[in-house]
Amino acid sequence: MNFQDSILKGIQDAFASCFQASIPLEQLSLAPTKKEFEGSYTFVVFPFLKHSQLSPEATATQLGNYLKTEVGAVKNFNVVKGFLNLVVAQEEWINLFNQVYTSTSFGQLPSNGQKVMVEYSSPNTNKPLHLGHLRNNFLGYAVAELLKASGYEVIKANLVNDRGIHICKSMVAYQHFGQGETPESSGLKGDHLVGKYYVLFDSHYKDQQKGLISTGQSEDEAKKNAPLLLEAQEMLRKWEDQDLIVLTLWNKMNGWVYAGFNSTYQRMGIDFDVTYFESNTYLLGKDIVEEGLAKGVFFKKENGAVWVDLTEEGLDEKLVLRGDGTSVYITQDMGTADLKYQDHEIKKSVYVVGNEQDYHFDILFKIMRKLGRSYGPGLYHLSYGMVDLPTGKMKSREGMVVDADELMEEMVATAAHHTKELGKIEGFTEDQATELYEILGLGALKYFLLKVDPKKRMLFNPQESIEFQGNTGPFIQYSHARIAAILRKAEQIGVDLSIEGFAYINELAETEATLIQLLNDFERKIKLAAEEYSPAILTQYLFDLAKEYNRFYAEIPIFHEKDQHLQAFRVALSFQTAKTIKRGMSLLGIKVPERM
RNA sequence: GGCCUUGUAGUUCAACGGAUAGAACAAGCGUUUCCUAAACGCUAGAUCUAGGUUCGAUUCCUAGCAAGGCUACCA
Repeated sequence: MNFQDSILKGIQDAFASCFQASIPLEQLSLAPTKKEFEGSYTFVVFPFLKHSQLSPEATATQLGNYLKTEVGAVKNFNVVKGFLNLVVAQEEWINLFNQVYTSTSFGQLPSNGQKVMVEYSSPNTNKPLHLGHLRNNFLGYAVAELLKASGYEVIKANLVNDRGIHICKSMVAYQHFGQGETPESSGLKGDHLVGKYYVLFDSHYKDQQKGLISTGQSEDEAKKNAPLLLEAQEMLRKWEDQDLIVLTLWNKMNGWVYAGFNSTYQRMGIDFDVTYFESNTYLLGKDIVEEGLAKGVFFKKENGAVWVDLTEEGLDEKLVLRGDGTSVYITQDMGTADLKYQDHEIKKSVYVVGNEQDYHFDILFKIMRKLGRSYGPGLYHLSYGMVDLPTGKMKSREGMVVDADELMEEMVATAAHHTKELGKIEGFTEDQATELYEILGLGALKYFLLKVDPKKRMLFNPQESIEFQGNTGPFIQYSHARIAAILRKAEQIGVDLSIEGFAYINELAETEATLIQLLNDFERKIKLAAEEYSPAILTQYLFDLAKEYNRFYAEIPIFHEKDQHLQAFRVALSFQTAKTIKRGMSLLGIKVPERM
């Protein structure tokens, strides 16, 4: 129990002693004191005035007096209106630091014995990954790591959308215009090669539409009757009939795409424990339709189509199986939900999918809950906003995207440029420099995409390149590198970092106390970020921590400090900060360098 | 039309219903004889509108305005 808890307990006792009121502990909470006021923690008394029957000031003063005499950690207090600001005794800060510093499990909460699956990435195999996917992938990875750190057993899953009309479009275009082109012959990455034909399909398809419209067809008719589209539809039918020629082409082109995806994933630094393919799962779910009919959750219309009525839940009626007995999107999603559970007995299932599918998942989850699935309450759609360009929404079909591979390449090149300009690569080998650029470029990119609340849509302006200063990945990486330099020197001159000496310290600067307060907050932030599925909470925290450390770095001497204990303490404080930054950044999938 | 999401400094983002709404970038000024100036300090600048609930509203409720999304027997 640290002193924050003992202060809360003290407040509870104070209410009992001063006002004969018993207040549950969970109703009491402390906030960090604002910078302008003296103190470290603030208790807001307004909500409790009914217990004291006194003015806010008088209530706060009585509580403060009680705490000052009865609770050792509270050294002093002041009252501003209804705000009770508490000044914490110095030795308490040292004690708290020692606790954090000596903890062996810092940054990893104890296991809660629950399994959760995080499904993310889930690409289409007809086109390369773009900026939107980057947000998805980084978000999914970070959330999975956060859940792990907060005590879950996590299974990362990728559901690859490898079949359907969109893949057939690329295939048809390839048959017409490909002339046997391969990744090897063209020098293109496999996913880019296939994506090229997807774009090609669309432009020829549009030309055909124009041609038909000029012969007098309406726009809708032209869309339906264009020969290329008919061909793609025919190809999908053949695929479903296991036509050998179609399957061979499909396998060949998908193979190219997977090779391309794998290298992209590797560079992104993300991974999966399991991969599901829609070509294996798209027929699932029909038995659930039967089950739903038997349970009265679904109903049949005259033509045999099966529907679910969600009007009581505030939604519409929704089709779950076509009249001809074939599946729709949600049919296979129901099946896949069960499959995930059968494979892994998960308690929770997180879907990292863009917010344009909010309605779809709302329906899916309501259905699975109505069907009484044990994992029903644990279904969660991590809905994130699209990444928009200044020109509007990205459209892969028209080739209007920020390509993931290109963007990563650009970020690394920019990092290299900055680093050289600052003259920071003295003593680096070629390989070390290359590795550093990679760490910095990707760090900047990941941080940029993760620092925004997931559910908000964000704007990406390619002209205004991602920053390396201020609230950025490199800023935090830089703070780490600075500390690493201090630690190297401390080791060189043999600073004793054991905690015994810290007890002799009798002056603590404000920035040092604030740092301890922040370091102590780390695990609470991990827990919060995991509960909210929001890596942005962690980026915000890490920025605050790095910021505070840099203030400390500028204000407080370390190796000029003559008091050995104090010097050792400051090195230890730096060490703990570096450790926290490194661990926190790794939860976001971001590496930190020892030098930069 | 119906439903969902989002509106905060010039820009990008913060703020369990709490104090004088915080940062960063951009602008202006200053700081390199301990450890890395990709840093630190200082100055200026914002809650879409109108009501309501509350001791207290950026936050909750209602209406409006604006942006985006969904509303296929497509996936």
